Formats: sequence, C-alpha cells, structure tokens
Amino acid sequence: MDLTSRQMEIIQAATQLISERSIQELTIKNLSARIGVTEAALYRHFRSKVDILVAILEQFREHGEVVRREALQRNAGPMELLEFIFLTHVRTFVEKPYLADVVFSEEIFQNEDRLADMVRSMMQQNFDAFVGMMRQGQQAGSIRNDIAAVELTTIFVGALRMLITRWRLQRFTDNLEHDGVSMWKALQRILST
Amino acid sequence: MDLTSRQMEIIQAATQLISERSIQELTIKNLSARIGVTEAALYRHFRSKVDILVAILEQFREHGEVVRREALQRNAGPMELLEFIFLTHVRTFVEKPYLADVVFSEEIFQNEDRLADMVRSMMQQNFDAFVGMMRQGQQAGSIRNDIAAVELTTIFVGALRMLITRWRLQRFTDNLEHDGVSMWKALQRILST
Amino acid sequence: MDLTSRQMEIIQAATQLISERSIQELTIKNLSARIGVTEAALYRHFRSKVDILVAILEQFREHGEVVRREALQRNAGPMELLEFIFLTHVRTFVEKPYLADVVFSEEIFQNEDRLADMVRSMMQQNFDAFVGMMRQGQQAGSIRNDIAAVELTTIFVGALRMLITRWRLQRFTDNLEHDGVSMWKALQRILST
Amino acid sequence: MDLTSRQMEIIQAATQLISERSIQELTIKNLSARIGVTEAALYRHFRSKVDILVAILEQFREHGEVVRREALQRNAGPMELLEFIFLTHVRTFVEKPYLADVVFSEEIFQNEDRLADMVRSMMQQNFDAFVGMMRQGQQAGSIRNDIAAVELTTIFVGALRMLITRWRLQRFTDNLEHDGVSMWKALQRILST
DNA sequence: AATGAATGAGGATTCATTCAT
DNA sequence: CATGAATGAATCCTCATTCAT
Repeated sequence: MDLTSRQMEIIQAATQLISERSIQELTIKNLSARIGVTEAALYRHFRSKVDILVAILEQFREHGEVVRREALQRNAGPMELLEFIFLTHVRTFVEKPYLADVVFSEEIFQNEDRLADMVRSMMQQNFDAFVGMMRQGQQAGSIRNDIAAVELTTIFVGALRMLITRWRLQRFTDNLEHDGVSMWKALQRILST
Repeated sequence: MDLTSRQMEIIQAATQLISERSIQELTIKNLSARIGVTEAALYRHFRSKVDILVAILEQFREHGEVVRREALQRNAGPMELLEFIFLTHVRTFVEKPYLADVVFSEEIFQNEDRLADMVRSMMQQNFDAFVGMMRQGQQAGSIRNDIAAVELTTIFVGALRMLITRWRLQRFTDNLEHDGVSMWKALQRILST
Repeated sequence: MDLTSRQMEIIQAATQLISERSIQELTIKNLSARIGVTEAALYRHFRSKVDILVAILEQFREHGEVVRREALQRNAGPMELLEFIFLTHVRTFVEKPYLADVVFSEEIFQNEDRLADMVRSMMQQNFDAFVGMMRQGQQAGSIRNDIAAVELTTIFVGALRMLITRWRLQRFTDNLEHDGVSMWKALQRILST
Repeated sequence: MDLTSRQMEIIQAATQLISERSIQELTIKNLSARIGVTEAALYRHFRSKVDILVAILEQFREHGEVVRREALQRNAGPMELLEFIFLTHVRTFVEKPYLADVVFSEEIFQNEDRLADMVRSMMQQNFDAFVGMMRQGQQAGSIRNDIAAVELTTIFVGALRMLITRWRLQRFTDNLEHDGVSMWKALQRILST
C-alpha cells in the first residue's frame, strides 16, 4: 500500500471532503477541484473512485494497527493498554476532527460490496483485538470477571464511539479531550476489579 | 404528521431500500419501481425526496417517544425503565431488522441541512431523556453515584448502539434477542448500586 | 365563443399568471392552484392548454374589435378615431396592467402553429384597419399626404407599443396615463396636416 | 466575455433555435442535438442554460454598442447618426433574420430575474442613448423642437421595432431592406426641422 | 363538476469515466 | 503528468393529460 505523495494528498482531501460535506459530496469533480487539478488527472493516481475509498479505509486500518502496536510495545498491562488506545483515539480526533466523520461511519461505505466487506472485517478485527485484551485482563485479575469479555468490549467500544458521535453531531463544540479523560475514568472504574 | 396509507407504504419501502442497499440506492426511480408506480406518482404523495427522508426521521422520533411514554406509564423505577427501553429497542430491531440500518446511521442524513438538524435534535432529545432517568435513579439510590449521569448514559446508549451495529454489520446473523438480554444484564450490573 | 363564467375565470387567471410570472409559469398546476381547483377540473372547461391560450387570444381580438367599433360609432373623423383608440388602449392598460404583458407579446404564442397563426392574422387585421383609417384621413385632408399610410401606421402602432413596452419593463412605475396623453399629442402633431 | 469558438457555436445555435421554433424549444437536448454533441457536453462550455441566455443577451448588448460606436466615429450630425443606426440594424436583420426573433422579444427572457434585469437595463441604456442624440439634434437645430426628445425617441425606436416585428410575423417574406429605407425616409421627414 | 391518483415524456443537471493531445 | 472535451447513464423533478370515482 505504498502511496505516492499525490495519492496521499488525494485521500486526505477525500477524507476532509466526506467530513465537511458528507459522502454524497465526494465526487471526482469536487475532489479534483479541491486539489487543484483536472478530474481526468485523478485517474493517473487511482484507477477508480472505489479505489480511492479503499485507500481511505486501508489507511484507517493501518492507523488502528499502529496504535495497537504502539500500545503493545509499552509492555503494560491490559488496563493500561486500553487507556492508551482510548486516549490516543480521542487525541487523534482532537487533532484531526474531520477523521471522526469517516472513521465511525461504516454506513458510508455500504455502497459497494468490496467496501462493505472491508468495513466488516476491520470492525471485526478491531473488536476481536479488544476482546483479547479484556480476556487477558480478566485472567490477570485486573479486569472484572463477572461480565463476559464480549460485553465489556461492547461497552468500551460503544462508549468511545458514542463519545465521538455526540461531539461530532454537535459540530465539535465540546471539549473532546476533557470529556474523553472523564469518560475513560468512568470506564476504568467500571472495568477494573 | 398523519400519513396516508400510500405515504406509509412509501416510507417503509424507502427504509427497506436504504437498509438493503444503502442510502445511495434510495433513488426516486428505485423507490417507485419497488412500489410499482411511476416516478412521477411519488410526487403526488411527497413534495420531494428530502420530504420522504424527513418523514422517515419523523417516524423514528415518534417511535422513540412512544417507547419512552409506554415505559413511563409502567410506573416503575428508573432501572426498570431503562430495561424496558433497552429491550424494547432490541425487539423492534429483531422484528424489523431493516430499521437498524437507518435508525443508528446519522451519517446517512448529513446530506441536507434540514435532515442533519433533525438528526441532531433527535439525538440530543433522546440522550437528555436518558440522562434524566439516570439522575433520578442516582437520587433514588438505585443507580450508582460514583460516575456522572452523562457518562453512564454514554455507556448505556453506546452499548445499545454498538450491539446493534455489530449485529447489522454481520448481516443479522447473530441472535440479537439473546445477545440483547445478556448485554442488558451486564449493563444492569454496571449501573446499579 | 360564448364562455361560461368558469371559463372566463380561467382565462383571466391565466392572463394574470402570464403577466406576473411569464408564460413559462402558465402551467396547469399553477393555474388550477390559483383558481382553487384540481388540475383535472380544468379539463372540464377547456379541452387542452392550447385551447385556453386560444381563448385568451380570442378575447383580445374581440376587445380590439369592440374598441374599433365603439370608435366608429362616434361618427368622427379618422384623426379623432385614432385618438380614441390610442387613449382607450392606454386606459385599458392603466386599469389592467397585467394585460400589457400579454397583448403585445406575440412571441409568447409562437409555440404552437395554431396560436402563431392567430397572432399573425390578428396583427394583420389590426394593422390593416389602421392603414384604412390613415388613408381615409389622407383623402379627407386631415392626415398628411407626404408619407404613405403604411409608414404612418407603422409609426402610430409602433409608438403605442413602445410606450407600453417601456412602461411594462419598468414594472408599471411611470404614470402611463400622463405619458400616453403626451405621446398622443406628439403623434397628432406628426400625423396631421 | 471572451467566448471560445465552441461557446460561440452554442449561442449561435441557441439563437437560431429560438428563432426557428420559440424559446420553449430551446432545450439542452435540442441544442446539443443541433450541435451534434451530448447534452452533458454543453455543460463543459456553459455552467447552465441561463448562462447561455445571458451570453446571448450579452452579445446583443455588445452588438448595439458596436453599432453606436461605429456611428459616432463617422463624425456626423445626429440625423446622420440615427440614419446609420437605423439602416445598420435593418441590414443586420436582413443578413441574420433569426436574430430578429430574439432581439426584440424581451418577453422571452422574463423567465429569470437575472435575464429580465439584463433586458431592462439594455433597453434603458439603448433608449437613453437615442434620447441623447435627439437632444443634440434639437440643440443643433437639425431635429424638430416642438416635440420632446423622449417622444421622438419613442417614435423612432417604436417604428424600427414595428417594422421588424411585422416582417418577422410574416415570416420574412417582405423586402425588409426596401421597406427599411422607405421607413427611414418617413422618419427623416418627421424628425427633421 | 370536481377530485385523487396515476402516467409517459421530457425538463436541467451531475455522475464517473475515457481518450486524444 | 496533466488537460480539455466528450460521453452515457443516472439524478430529481415537472409537464400536460387521463380516468375511475
């Protein structure tokens, strides 16, 4: 997935476009206008519009993986891992709010089978990774045992998404960083033994 | 918002279309074909495509209100209220899976200002209602006090949405009813004192 | 051409609609809405939209004839006839400004052969009547003889039309009655010996 | 207003279409068919249909200005100026009869505010220029003084328009050039002292 | 008389994409 | 690499008209 700098420019512009206006506004015309080239020029860099969307999803997958890998390298317990991931996600959105509109909007990509499949598998992969961490925490005794890992994960991921969704629907007016920390503290209290 | 039977037929077909195919496939052509009339015929029942989407949202708003009102009439404590609402929503989706694709997909409606505003206010109204219940429960002593009502609501609503989202992305293969009950039990354990 | 009262109501509404908005806005929908009936209802009174336009033109033809007949009954010389007709037309427009938009707008009816033919023959008939008057005046010695009747008529009719056209394009802000009298005095000076 | 050759081709085709069939027949479909391209192709050259109409009007405005400027460069008295302009207009229509249908048909453009405003201001600008010439002639003693310049202009412009209108309604069968010269001679006799 | 529902044809415009230059 | 011009299919929507009630 080595992207040229032009390709990266395109998918960033595309992401912003989706965020600022909605997926319906992500047209080849709008996209090329934003970058400042002709519509035809885009086809030098991507074979089709779907390929651009695939690249966007691919980038998210990689971002998720990077965050998880970074977390693992810290050699900390599951609880610290979850904290790191939670807060890193929050900070990513604080820095690049436009990502929020895309990253939690699976519906956007239901359009094409290829895209819907990618979303499905990413979500699954992500979810499974969290379930794994939960289980480890439960075995290690740092995470409560009276609720199954799947439910705990649903709560954890659901809370993160809900936090972002509300912030997003209020057009980024809340202080997400602050609310994120509060939210994590609540989750911590709930998850830990 | 009294809808004629034809109007109801249209918004139901529209909802299913969004669910089965995605919002991009909700075209006047597809919609009229599904109902078995001409495109022009739709315009006798709705003034525009946006009006159809507004009617869909309106229907959801009413459904939410009905569920909340029903819950309140049961004269039960906040905890029982939340249970009723949680499980009623789950059952609604079990019965009409296609609703799930629309009801939790705010992104779908970001297209038009009028729609985006409706989604925003519905979400807010809904969330506030839950925060109110949480506060009552906290005052009555049935809901834990060490976590703020807003965070508890984020967890509650987030978990419900996450549950549905996963089920939906797996194309409704899980047993949602069963998972919903498990999920509620987990939430109950978490929320109660 | 005996019109029922409903038919008269329709062609008056149609005339106003053309005037206020332009011929493009004269749709069966707009027209029926203005009258307060269903679109289908109009077809009880006219067999088609073209028939409505024909009725409008017919009404104008009759109006022109009535004015000319009235003028003739006054048993006056050609010069007084022209004055009567000129000022009567001006006063008709002062009273019903919306007529002005239609009566001098042949282009509006170029759409359909039947209508274009009507306009053509009305214009011709009208013009010929004026040429006749001019000739009579020339023979009687009250109208100048050094310019042919056709040219004098072109000037006479052209000036009337131009007066109305300017007033119309300025959205009826000038005092047409006053300008009309001035214009007639100028024409009088020019036409008479 | 520098037009590409394709743009000029389009507005010429549009002008002819209006002339041959009427404004209602000026559809993107008809227009593109006449040029021999797809409907979509037109949108590379004009942003909308209204823009095409604006370009047509703009072209007329420029034509009028060119004629007036040419006239002024001849360094002749007002009477010669009026003659030049009158006969030049007549000859323009003799060469391009299809223009006649558009150039004196303000009604055609009442459809859209932007267009109606253009027509209004063009007409006003044109009229004022003639009033100015009349006044100059009156001061110089070559144009009669007993009738106000506005009335003389109304007669002059009205006669020109009437001449063209009749010729047009008779589907260009008369000898316009010949009738134009006669008409000018009549006007000359009327205007001069 | 009038309505409500429907239709088929056509309106302007936008879409992703292609291709010669 | 990029452009300008083009395309065919699709978009939403409006038109005049019809017909059973």
